[in-house]
Amino acid sequence: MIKITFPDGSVREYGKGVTGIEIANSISPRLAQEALAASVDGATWDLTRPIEHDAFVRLLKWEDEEGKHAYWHSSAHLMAEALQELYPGIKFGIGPAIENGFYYDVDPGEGVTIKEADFPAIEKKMTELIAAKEDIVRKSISKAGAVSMFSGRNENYKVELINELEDGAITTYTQGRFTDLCRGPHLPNTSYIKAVKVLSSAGAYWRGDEKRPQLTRLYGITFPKKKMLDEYLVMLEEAKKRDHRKIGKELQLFHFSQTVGAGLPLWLPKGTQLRLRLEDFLKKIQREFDYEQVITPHIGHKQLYVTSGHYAKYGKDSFQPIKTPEEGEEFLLKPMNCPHHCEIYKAFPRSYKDLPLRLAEFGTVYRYEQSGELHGLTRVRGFTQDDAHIFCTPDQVKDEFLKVMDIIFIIFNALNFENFEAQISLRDPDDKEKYIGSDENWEKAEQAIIEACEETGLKTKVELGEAAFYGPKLDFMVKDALGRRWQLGTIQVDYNLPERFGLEYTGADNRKHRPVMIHRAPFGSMERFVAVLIEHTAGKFPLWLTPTQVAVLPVSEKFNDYAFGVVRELKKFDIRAEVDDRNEKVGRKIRDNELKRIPYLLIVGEKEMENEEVSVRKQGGEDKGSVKLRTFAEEISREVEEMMSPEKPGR
RNA sequence: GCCGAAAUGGCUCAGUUGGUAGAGCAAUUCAUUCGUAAUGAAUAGGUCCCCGGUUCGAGUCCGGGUUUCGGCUCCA
Repeated sequence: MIKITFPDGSVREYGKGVTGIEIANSISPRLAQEALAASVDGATWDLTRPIEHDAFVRLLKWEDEEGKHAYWHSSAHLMAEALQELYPGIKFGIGPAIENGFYYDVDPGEGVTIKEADFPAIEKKMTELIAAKEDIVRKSISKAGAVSMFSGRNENYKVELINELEDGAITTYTQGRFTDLCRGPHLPNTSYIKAVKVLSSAGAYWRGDEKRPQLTRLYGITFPKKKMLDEYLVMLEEAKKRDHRKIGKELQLFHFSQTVGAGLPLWLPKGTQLRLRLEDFLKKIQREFDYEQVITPHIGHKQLYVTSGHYAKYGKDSFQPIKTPEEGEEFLLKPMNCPHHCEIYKAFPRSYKDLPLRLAEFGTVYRYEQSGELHGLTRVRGFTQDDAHIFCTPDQVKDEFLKVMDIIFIIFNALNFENFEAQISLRDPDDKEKYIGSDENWEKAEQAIIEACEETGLKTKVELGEAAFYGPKLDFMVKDALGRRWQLGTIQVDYNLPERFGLEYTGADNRKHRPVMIHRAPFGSMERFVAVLIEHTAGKFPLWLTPTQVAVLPVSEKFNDYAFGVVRELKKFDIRAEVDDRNEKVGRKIRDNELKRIPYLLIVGEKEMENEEVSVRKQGGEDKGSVKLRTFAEEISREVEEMMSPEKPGR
């Protein structure tokens, strides 16, 4: 007999070799029905895998990440099995569960493509295999056995994976005629899967290496209930309505012209108002934090970037140099502002008394992004960074770093960005060649970031190998409507550029010292920030009114009644829509059909309506309470004041 | 850059086996001045992304390019 301990602390005895599903059955039939996998001493196991000794066991259900993970992983196998039936000779790469669903990378063979039109057939086959209720069977296999099994089937991708595994730790899972190299865990059989959907296909390089063959990646999702799948698909549709590209078009915030060029956004009047509000917001905060605003040109001599090291690193993959017609001098469109700011630093001899020197600029930069990478406002070729460079003494680094974090927290608070993730990006310790600068400086910089994060209690994720080539960084990531992560705020410690530019200050000891540089951009770029802001706030109510008389009222279906009510009240104040009316009028009254059709509404109104209390009514006239039309400026002032007041720390 | 999909009036989309383009909304004009999820009538608006090719004839078929979308790779 063995002792099984449960999460509630209770202990039960079972025969040696008892399985998760047997344990579940012994507790309740309902649990047995809902259990998907078992957590055994912290590791996730198949429900059918025998437990041989005393263990702590937790039964995992759909609600548990690990349970869902096993479910989707098995679903990936199910899809693979279906593909094997439909495409004889198909070869498999890897097929993991992901945040929402799963994918499988496959090589269908020369000349064969799997297209969207083929998805229904795949789904149908998957459904058949579900109906067959095939057991999913785990088996340990020797490395030699695994190699011979998969090479016999010409599964070169699998063989490559096996060769990297240790003998003795290799398992396969078999269902029906399909056997996959897999660590598991998996569901007991295919019938657990109730609703399937193949979502999309895409090319994906084998092992993420663009020099290796490209496989077809099929994305799918499954659920234990049909209704859950339907809800998921509806949710996806809803999310698409919040897409900043859609809203940006509807609200006339920005525009892309094929003639101007891919990835080069045109900011329309309304979008510009929105952006300028955000810029003013940050400028105001920066004044409080003793930043100084500077302006630098959009191009710089090639030598500037040779000095900075950027030319050697990115020269080939950038917009190519512009030449002067007479002298043949080469200039680059600036891909970043730091070298210019370094030259500003160098303009005068600096004393330790001048530090920290904080130079800020809304600097527009141009980067040649791969054509397939462009994406709305979130990934463009010309964008404006809310950039600043802080030059300080090594002793001041941590304190300055903390102050920058304060600024980022103020912004995220003001705009209700709650679900951000913070990522510390460090150097890859195994590939130091990729980075420039001394080991000592890298370690100092990495330490400063880690300590600063610990001091603020910020929850961070550490990623090795994600650092910039010149230094480690702390990035703030926010998800868009469809759950894709975008980097917004960034803080980067740099010991390298000061070295390359020979930056100096005279210390209290009357000797020359090297300053440390901190790059920071709380928004990241105005383009990306506005994009994410739109997606983040769309559908919530109320959003804001600004002193420049711009109101963005999100009107999702869910809030339709509210917004409609508010807009009707606002009409009393002669709110006007369409500033760009051709008849020189500032605008005209909003008409009902405009309100009804567009899901979001940007209104330009009279200044008097600021701070006005308006009642929000449901359509039938039922009172839903009142909403104060807050001005954005007031909100900002309040935030800044609160942050600056001694009794209330900013974070 | 790579794999796949797409591109038709300002917007959202129809367009059947190749036979010289349609709708709804928006716009404009007139009437209406409250109509609380579409006030009425009329008008105007399109090199069917671009360049070639096949054909008597191409929005439709073929080739090349551009842009966009979903991913991959990349992201100073």
